[in-house]
Amino acid sequence: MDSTAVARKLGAFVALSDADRCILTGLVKRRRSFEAGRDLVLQGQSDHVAYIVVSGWACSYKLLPDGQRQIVDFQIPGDFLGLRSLMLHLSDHSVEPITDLLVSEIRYPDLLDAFRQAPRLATGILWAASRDEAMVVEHLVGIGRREASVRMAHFLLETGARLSLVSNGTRDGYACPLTQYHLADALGLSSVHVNRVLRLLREEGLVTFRDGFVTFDDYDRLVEYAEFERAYLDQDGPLLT
Amino acid sequence: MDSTAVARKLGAFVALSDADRCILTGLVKRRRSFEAGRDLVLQGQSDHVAYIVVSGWACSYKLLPDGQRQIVDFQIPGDFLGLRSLMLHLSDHSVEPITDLLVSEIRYPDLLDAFRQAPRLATGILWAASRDEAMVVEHLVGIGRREASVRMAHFLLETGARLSLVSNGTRDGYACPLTQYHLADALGLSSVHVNRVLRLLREEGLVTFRDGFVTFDDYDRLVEYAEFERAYLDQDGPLLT
DNA sequence: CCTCAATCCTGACCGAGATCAGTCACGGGT
DNA sequence: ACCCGTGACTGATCTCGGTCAGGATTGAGG
Repeated sequence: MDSTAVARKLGAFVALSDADRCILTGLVKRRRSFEAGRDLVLQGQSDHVAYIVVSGWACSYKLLPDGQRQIVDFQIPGDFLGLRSLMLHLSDHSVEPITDLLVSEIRYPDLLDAFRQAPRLATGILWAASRDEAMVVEHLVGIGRREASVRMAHFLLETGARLSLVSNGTRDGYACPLTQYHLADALGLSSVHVNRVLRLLREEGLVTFRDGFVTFDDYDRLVEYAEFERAYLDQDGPLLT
Repeated sequence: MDSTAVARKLGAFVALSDADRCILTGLVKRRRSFEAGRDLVLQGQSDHVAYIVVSGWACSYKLLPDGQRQIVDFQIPGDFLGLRSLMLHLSDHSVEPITDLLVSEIRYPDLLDAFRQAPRLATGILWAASRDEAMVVEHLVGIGRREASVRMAHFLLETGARLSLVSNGTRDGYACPLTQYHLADALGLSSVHVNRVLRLLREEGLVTFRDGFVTFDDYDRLVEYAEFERAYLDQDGPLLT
């Protein structure tokens, strides 16, 4: 997965000119890598840099005063990381690489320059931010409303759909480096309950999560069970010419 | 409250030139009004228009398959309304005016033109979108994690802080047209429990919500009780010259 | 003055899911 | 071969907050 993942993602929304594409490529040239487990953005820190994931998984999370953490979102290849912190000049969350992580770095002044030179890049990035927000809302709305097993099913489907957009998953399943603790923190459950719920879904013949792989045992029934609507993830094609 | 509310809000982030300001004013010239209770955006509808609230309150919400609704955010004067729908070309939520509502209308092509002519307007709007997202995340993270009374206290404080930014509230309190049902749908509680929690906060001498007015009985103790951090709402001043 | 419809308010009951307190399988280090 | 740390897994118990089933208060309209 190289920098074209971003271009492909944004290109699905705005029709980028060669010049736009060139500026975008220049923007994401600088590469960095982080090792699993060592946080790369810290809540409360003022940071003037954002990233785009090239390979690996990360999660952004908030620490609550009582010591619990809420994972707000997982980032997979092609996703922005810390864009909100960049705009707000203050990180309201921390980011932890789940696997070893390769990213390209985006500096704030470069981003502003890019906006000046390529306005439709700005539109594209605003679109990407909107899509991320829609996902976060969809994700967080589930918490406390849907019951635990439906939440889990929905999450596994959503992640699968996102991965398939960047060719890392199919209807059969996908490789998933998350631990049950990650799932617990993301879904607002205890790890104990995560375990129970996964067992339930497995015994129902819907989906199996084992040894780092998610296997959809019965995709259609799972979609129905999870009330999964994927409209907010997809984009039919460039909407802006 | 006239269109300068937006200019003031964006101006707190990017230093707008007179030309930028002029384009912004042109963008928000068209006025419309809606009566309380009649929805103005519907979930699933493709819409090419967004609004900025001039006066009144609205709420954006999602309907869940089981008939419950989750209020995602309330919009008060100066807030965007449906910006995400505009970018995604699909509304993932509905909007209901809580009081009679006066808004200025923003059309998609006009927005794109404005981006071309005034790139720093794009930066400002991306910032506003980021701020909104941060608020939504902060808001929704509380659901299912903080306990009900803390959630309520936090919400009342946050709303007060937002209103004070547009001169509609003080440390003493504010006028609030919400019913307990609105609070229930926003905080993910039953209306019964909302009532219990409001009584508890009142009896603790922290805050009183009665007859359409929120009165902070002991602001400092309430802030402590709610673990309220207002950093994500404020902006020290223009960060971009 | 008497409905009616909202909205607010209350107590009794109950269930989903957290907490607690463990066991089991494994892999790495010494 | 042993220890120890990590993650998966299980059942018993407790509690927050939802549901149900009402009652009180208000204002609008006939």
